[in-house]
Amino acid sequence: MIAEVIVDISNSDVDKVFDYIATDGVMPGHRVLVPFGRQRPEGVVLKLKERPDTNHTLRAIERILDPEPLILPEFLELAEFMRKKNLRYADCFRLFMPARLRGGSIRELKRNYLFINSECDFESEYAKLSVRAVAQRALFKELSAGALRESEVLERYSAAAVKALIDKNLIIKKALRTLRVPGGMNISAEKHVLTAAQQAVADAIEKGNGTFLLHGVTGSGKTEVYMHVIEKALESGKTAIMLVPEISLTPQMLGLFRARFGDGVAILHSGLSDGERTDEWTRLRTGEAKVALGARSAIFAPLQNVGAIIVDEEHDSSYISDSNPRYFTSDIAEFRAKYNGAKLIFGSATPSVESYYKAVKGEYTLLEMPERVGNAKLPILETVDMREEIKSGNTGMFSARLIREVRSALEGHNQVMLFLNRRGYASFLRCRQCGYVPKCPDCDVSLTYHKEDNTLRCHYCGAKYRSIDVCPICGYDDLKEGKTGTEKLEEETKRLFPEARVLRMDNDTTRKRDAYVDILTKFRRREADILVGTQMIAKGHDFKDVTLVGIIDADIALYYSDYRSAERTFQLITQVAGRAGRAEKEGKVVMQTYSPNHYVYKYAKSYDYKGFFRNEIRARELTKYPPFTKIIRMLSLSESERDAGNAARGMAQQIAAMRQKGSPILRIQVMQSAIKRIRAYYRYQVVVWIESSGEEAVCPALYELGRKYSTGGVSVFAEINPQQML
DNA sequence: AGCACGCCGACT
DNA sequence: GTCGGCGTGCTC
Repeated sequence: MIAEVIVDISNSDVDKVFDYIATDGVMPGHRVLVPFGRQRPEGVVLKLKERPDTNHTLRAIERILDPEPLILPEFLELAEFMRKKNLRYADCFRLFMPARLRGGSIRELKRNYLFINSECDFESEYAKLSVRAVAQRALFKELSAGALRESEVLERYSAAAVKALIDKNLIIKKALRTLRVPGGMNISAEKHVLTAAQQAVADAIEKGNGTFLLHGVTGSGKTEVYMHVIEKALESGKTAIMLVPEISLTPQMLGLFRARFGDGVAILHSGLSDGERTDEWTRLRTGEAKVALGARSAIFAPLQNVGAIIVDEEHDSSYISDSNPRYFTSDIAEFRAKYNGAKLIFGSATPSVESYYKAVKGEYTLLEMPERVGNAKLPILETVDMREEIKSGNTGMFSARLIREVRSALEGHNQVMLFLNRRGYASFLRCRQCGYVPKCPDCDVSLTYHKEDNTLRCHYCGAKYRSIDVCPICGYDDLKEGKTGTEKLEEETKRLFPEARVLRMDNDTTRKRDAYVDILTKFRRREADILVGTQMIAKGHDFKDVTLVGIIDADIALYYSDYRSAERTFQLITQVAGRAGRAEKEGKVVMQTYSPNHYVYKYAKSYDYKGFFRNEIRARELTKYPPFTKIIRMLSLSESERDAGNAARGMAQQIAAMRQKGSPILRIQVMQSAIKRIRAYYRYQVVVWIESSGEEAVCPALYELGRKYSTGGVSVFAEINPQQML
């Protein structure tokens, strides 16, 4: 017997089938060890056949790695499907199983933790510690609240203090694999009765078939519907997959599912340790767990007989992987739903234009939940024309209106969220005399000023430089600050509302693991009155005391001239607005904008998704953008500007040449990318518009072309419907 | 990914 | 005269 094997090497040169002599018992889906040149990598058996289709002298499979095949037949087919979408076999199989299962390449992440000795009584031991041992007392007390990483402790305490406590046997040092999984909050498992609206939707899903788009406003109780659908699937002996954006995997969500499905639910997300992930994966594969709950990658849950796949907040960008193996979760979900005959449900308060268009076209069944549960009202949205503010002499970032609203919210002992999608203090510095602007030496962007640590940082390559007080060119000491970021917003907020406690959440305050959860927990516990932040604060969290949301600069996404910018803005506003007035309290949203007449605001204000959609879809049709076309972007990178440009121009010519009559190719454009250089690599791109039905006919050739041009210092990356065109 | 083969600059 | 740079090509 001959076995077709895919070796676990991610390289386009070896991204193909290799034939081996099959040893006894080899089956498709088995992980095997094979001789390959002078290495012996792992591989996966695709299928068995009688004769090889090569003249090569064949070598034999060396060893079968698991008693039974770990890769289900569905996934062997899925790999073929994904390969057509420009993914390599090896990358597919890496997505299909936890890293730990692949041979010893993964180092175990062990870290030392300090624990309080559980055998000692904190109060009495604490009292015994010498009053002069200040550090020991403080550390001991801190550890009594919970274990900490040794490295973290050593940043603040001396090694001597740690050692003293260990010697006294009051604390213990232990190596742990990684952090524990958040167990999820204890939420009672009481069976919820669906509201009439929820029931109607649930019935429609049960009776219907295929793919559904559930359009339900924030707070309409979509989660209840999902759980109901999952229950139905389980009742009929099937399994289910529930996807949420990474950020929404909060302890509450976990708690909710644990309470409802107990051990039957397995969790898959990036916060798990390798061991934990492998365990959860195995529980799914063996059928011990029948519900997979997780972020993007959970779509690859090794479940059989899947009855329902749910993608919550389907418009969320986290469903499209941004790096290495690029895939669309919805593609995979559609494949798996079709393969299993499962019901596929996409849910959102602001569906992506592409999905809603499919629903309008009848490709998806459209289901709607236009009302919040329990008569809760949607917050009132108000726009403030910032041009008027400037005219009346207010050049600050807070409009008079917003200041009033914040005051009144604080006076009513309510909480406030202020949203600004820009990190740092100022987007750039500029010398008022000679006009010099500090730029990143490796990227074609200006550096962002961070006041906190007095640095200038590049938000594209991450480089950090000491900030400047005087212009290094002309020596003038007056530097103008560019657009305001969250750091300055925090500062301003504290200045304007000195009595309020302010927290900030953005990439910079959440660098440490768990910082993100810590900030939200503090805010939830009302340890702060105002939460300032970026995109991060917009998603999924319910704070019952938040009555006011301020959007400082609603236009940011509109500045990017990108066909999706209006859509993104609408989604963002709706989402941010959803944070206000979740419970009994009525909410209000103040949107500050410089372009109040943009149609996005008109529709967002009245929660008119349909109106927005009608407008947007017309624009897309006129301008020939998705969903009416598909856009393939071929990015050419090189340290040599000439090489990058030549490759792009060369590819464009080739594409033009293969465009014969009847070709789905509509338009070809070569240009320098919006950001000309990142990390010292020059960026040129070929953008190809094709008819939306033309993907299979055109894309493989384009991918191939990209590979051909990836040589001699040039790398080409082809991408379909890119999220951003930077 | 490794590893070998192969053709042009500064060294014992 | 050689050692060695890493560009190109191959692995069933």
